Amino acid sequence: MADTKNIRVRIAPSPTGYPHIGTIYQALFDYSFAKKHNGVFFVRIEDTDRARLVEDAEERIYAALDWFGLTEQESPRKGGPFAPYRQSERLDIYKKYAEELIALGGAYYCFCTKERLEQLHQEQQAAKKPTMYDKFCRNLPVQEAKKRVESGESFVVRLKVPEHTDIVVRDEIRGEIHFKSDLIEDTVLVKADGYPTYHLASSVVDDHLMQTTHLVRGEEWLPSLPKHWIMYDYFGWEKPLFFHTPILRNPDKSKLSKRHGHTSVTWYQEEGFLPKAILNYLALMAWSHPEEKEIFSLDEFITYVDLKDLKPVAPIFDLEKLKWMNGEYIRQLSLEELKKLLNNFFKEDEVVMAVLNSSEIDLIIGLAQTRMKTIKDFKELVVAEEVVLSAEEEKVAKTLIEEFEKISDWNKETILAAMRVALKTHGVKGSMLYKILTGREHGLPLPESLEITGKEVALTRLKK
RNA sequence: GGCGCGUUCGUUCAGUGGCCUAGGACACUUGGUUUUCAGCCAGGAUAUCAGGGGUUCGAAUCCCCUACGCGCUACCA
Repeated sequence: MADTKNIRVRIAPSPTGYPHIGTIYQALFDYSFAKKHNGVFFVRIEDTDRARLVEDAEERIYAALDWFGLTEQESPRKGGPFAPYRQSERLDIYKKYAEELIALGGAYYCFCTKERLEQLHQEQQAAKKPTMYDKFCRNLPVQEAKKRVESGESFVVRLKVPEHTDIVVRDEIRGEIHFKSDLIEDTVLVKADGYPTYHLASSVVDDHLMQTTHLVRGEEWLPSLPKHWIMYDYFGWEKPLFFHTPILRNPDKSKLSKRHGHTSVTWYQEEGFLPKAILNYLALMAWSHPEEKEIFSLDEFITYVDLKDLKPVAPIFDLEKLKWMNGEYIRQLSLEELKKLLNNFFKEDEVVMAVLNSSEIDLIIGLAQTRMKTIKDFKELVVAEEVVLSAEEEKVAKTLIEEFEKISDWNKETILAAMRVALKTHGVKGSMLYKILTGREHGLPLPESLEITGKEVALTRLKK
């Protein structure tokens, strides 16, 4: 590359809950883009919201990244040249830059109480005006403000948004976007508890200090881009390139959320999805393969990906298609790989483990492989369910017992022959035999699986 | 309410002024293989490219308006 500047991208998750599939979606593009250009993908933990902090959330984020194979190069757990990577450990840095920004005339101390702000918002709402801070403290003389700060008065620091002007920002996916500065609030940069907000800490100070070159984040940040833009200009810093990825949506078109969709990485793990399949599907949410291919590996994605090609259209996260894709990936697995996944997935499940430990497991897996969309599906394929048979089904079962008992050489051909007799004498469909023997109307091919299970097991099952 | 972004089959994506009487995938569906269900193979249906105005010899592709959807509008990220 002609550009000698090293590419650096990051995800900046908040440890406020379980890892979100949206974080992985961001990480996928970051990781792949960094990998492609021999750059660095790093993780910064955004734990400035002390109220919503969740104890083991950070660990879970790392575990999720590892599970997907999107392991970072720099982070709190790995260290790196720009440590610390945890925002709660960088408070003095933000304080310093907040003061610098005030000195630069880009921010100011504000002493307005929450009560006053609340009342202000109510009044604005009643008057059907935008609910924005009224800049009450904006023109307080700096010396006076400093005195009040030193005397211990509670304060926040606010951004001084230029007045009566157009702020033109650039998103690399959408192009130039214009905002009227008077409609942009003097947002809080430093909270009363001394912690910075996202706008100061992440988007500007840390991304500058950590030399982020390409900033990939969700579209929900687009409305605050002008605030970040202004700060870069106040500081005189070079801006990263901004890419706002389309937001993932629920089938009802709303933003993918816990309420309506499956947002937790844990859920996908518990349902038996393959990380590679999820990644492949996620890539398709904002990007398309030059040859319109839908199934491709992460390596292939890396060779083709370019952040510039990301699309601005918010897609609906279609679980059905993900399941189909997951099935495709399961079919691509070697026997050994699938076996390993099954053993790991069902290690707590004694019933399934008994099957997995049987001597004929390879054959069973072979039969099951094309019938699984998720690893979890294996269980209902191999574990029979209890059923109450109807009168007709009882009769068919009886014939089946008789025919099975006649068999001396128990193999799939003789079993099939016996099944055919039962089918023919009662004029019923094959699915009934599946119901009688497995409790479900369909499943693994009966002759093959019964051969594996053995005559005794088949008969005990029938006689119950 | 204000601001911003978006709008091609049910869903997703291709398409960047003529190759589009709009193509692929999921889902749906017909047939074949067959002991069920899958899988696999071969077919099928579904889009006046949100609507309306322009620009142009020519527009899904460029411009404007409207409608609709979503996002943001916190001392959360």
